[in-house]
Amino acid sequence: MISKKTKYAINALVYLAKENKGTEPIQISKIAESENIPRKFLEAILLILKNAGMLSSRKGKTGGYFLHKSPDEINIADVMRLFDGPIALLPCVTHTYYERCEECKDEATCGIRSVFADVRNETVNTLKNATLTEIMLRAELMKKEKK
Amino acid sequence: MISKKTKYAINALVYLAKENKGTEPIQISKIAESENIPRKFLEAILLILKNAGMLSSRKGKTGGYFLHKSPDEINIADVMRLFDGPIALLPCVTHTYYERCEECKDEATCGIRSVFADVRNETVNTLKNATLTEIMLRAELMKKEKK
DNA sequence: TATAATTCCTATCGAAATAATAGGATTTTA
DNA sequence: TAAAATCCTATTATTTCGATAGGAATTATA
Repeated sequence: MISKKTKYAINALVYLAKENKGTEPIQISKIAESENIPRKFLEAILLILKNAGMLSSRKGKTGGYFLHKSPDEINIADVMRLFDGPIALLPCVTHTYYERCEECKDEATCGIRSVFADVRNETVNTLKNATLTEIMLRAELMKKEKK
Repeated sequence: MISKKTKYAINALVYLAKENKGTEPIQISKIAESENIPRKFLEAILLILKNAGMLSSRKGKTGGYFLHKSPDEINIADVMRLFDGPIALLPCVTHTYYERCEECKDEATCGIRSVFADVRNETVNTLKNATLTEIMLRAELMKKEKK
């Protein structure tokens, strides 16, 4: 399971991608209210997204947040890694957070590792393609189907 | 990341599938030593695998554990669910452990949910096919390649 | 029948992670 | 200068994880 931080972060990002037509920043409180996220918790989350270069902010009165990158450059894989660390299910199959399994005898011929490497590749692939644009597109399609 | 319980469980199962040629049970201590798993911790794990119907045991002197099912009927998906719960990354896309996301507005048209449903399907598919037989086969193939 | 060796079972513990809040410093507009 | 926003650090409560302790029950065998 992904953490609530990651889930809230994705929801906030999608919200900003949808609402932020002009360049006027949107306040934390507004996002929190609309997306049902605890105000103070969201504050911390947005700050992390900003420091990671996904969001920008304006301080002071009339301040708020807005996307720093284009919506098709922000994807779920990067957001997950930012808050939850590695996407892989075993430490020995992550690329950026690699760590050997202490109990393992021979990594190069481990059948278990081989399976989890496949899972990792599939998952990262799907999540890399899941940009904010893609997420909004999927939602649109489902709304049309519904009618 | 999967828990150490799941990782140890898979290792123990593969070990039993490989070593248990006759019907003589294998003792906890032997498995623990061979697979570098803390003895007492493994004890608890094997008990759970037994109660789930994957292992059988003989008590008392000359007692120990052995596979209850055939190695191609035991897969990683089931082991993971047993120890770590749902495989899905969002509560709203699991089949057996379904739970609504509190903060969600409309599940039926949620683009985020749609992405994580894809991930779930891919992962479950791969892990269901990852039986003990499959894992041993992969290891064999890699050993041959190495030469 | 006693003993040794094993699984079975419950309780407990410390450390880490998670979800969230508190409180104030800083910045900016008006 | 006041109001309203982000920025930043610390703290807390709860849950989960990894592991151990200690003994009860069971069984082969000397």
